[in-house]
Amino acid sequence: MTGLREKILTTASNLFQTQGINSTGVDTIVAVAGTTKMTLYKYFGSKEVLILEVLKQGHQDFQNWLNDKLSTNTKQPTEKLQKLFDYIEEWVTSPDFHGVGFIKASAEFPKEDNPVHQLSSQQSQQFKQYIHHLATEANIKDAEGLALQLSLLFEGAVQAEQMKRGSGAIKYAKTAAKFLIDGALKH
Amino acid sequence: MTGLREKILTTASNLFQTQGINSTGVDTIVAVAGTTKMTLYKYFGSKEVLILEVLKQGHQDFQNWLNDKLSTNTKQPTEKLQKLFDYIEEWVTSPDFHGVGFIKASAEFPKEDNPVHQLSSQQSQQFKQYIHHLATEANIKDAEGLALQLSLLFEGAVQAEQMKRGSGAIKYAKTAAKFLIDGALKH
DNA sequence: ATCATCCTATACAGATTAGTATAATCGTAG
DNA sequence: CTACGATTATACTAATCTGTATAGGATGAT
Repeated sequence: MTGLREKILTTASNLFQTQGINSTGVDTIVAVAGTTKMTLYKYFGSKEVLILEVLKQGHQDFQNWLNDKLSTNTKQPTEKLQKLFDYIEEWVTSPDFHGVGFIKASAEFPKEDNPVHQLSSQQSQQFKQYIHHLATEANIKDAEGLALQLSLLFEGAVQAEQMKRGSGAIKYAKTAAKFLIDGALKH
Repeated sequence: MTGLREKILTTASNLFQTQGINSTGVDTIVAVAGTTKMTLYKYFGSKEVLILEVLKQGHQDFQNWLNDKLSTNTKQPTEKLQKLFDYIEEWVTSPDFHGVGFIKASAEFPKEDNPVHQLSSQQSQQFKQYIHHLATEANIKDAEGLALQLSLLFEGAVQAEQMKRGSGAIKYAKTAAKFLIDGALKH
């Protein structure tokens, strides 16, 4: 028993990433996961609930992984900030990287009153605040500005990497990030 | 007579931007445009053709507008590069800004063999090469690297601006871009 | 063995979608 | 006036999708 609920979650996550969310039917998910619709709707009351759960899981996985890396491998606040994009690169280029959910989700659900859009927007802001937190601890003057700039680079790079895998976008985003961070540290 | 074909094109462009491409039915488009499906299918053989045509139109409009601004208001190559994001900000914050098509399209059509994905990927690369061209004329050493970084900032900022209108993402992308450009000019 | 629980298998309802067929209507040129 | 091209109006097909209903297995505990 590997847990049917989790199996459905990871299968849906992979399919959403590779085929798109709206283009992935429930029938396809259960077929690939090796189960039936009845069990899917038992664990997740609707497709929308499943989408939200996939987003939550993916975001939590990333946040946990990143936070773990930063808290165990670095000590000083400025070092955390400087190594942030090293770990992001490690995450994005890892073979089991399955994309950043909230970027794709916000594009597929653009209406602001949509729950999926709201969650992805919230997750995007949460990640930005995480960088903001790192920047303030590193005594950056305009911490909010730097956080926004770095999150722009992050989202742009992930977008580019999704559009063409192995494009090396992350590498250049990393050098740009270091440059921006070093510049902000001097003030 | 305002031209039915154009009316359908702009209507579809707006709806795709605000509601998403896959979530916008052909019936909705013709209802808003004030025509019928028969005329739509007369001008555009299929919904996919319409999507492609909307993408082409939007990309061409942007490229023409930007190129015009740069060629009339600036003369020196380095000045063009430095004012690039000023004009991008002007474009993005203009009231009739209807998004950057290829960013949303590539998210909604992730399969690489899909014609819509291929066109949007091609347009993204075309924009990057345009910046590359500006950078080489300004005698930037690593012109390709800078072009990639600036396009990352551009796509990230547009993405953020789409996610939350008036977020000011463009403003911070602009300062980051100027910083990166100035840094690259010193070598 | 029996019973309950979890899962499967399959069929179906109801809604939505892209695309087509057909007939009616309008404006305009000759 | 007539004839023609363009557009409308409407109904339809065929496919697809979410969600449900119903019946049948499998397994494990008591």
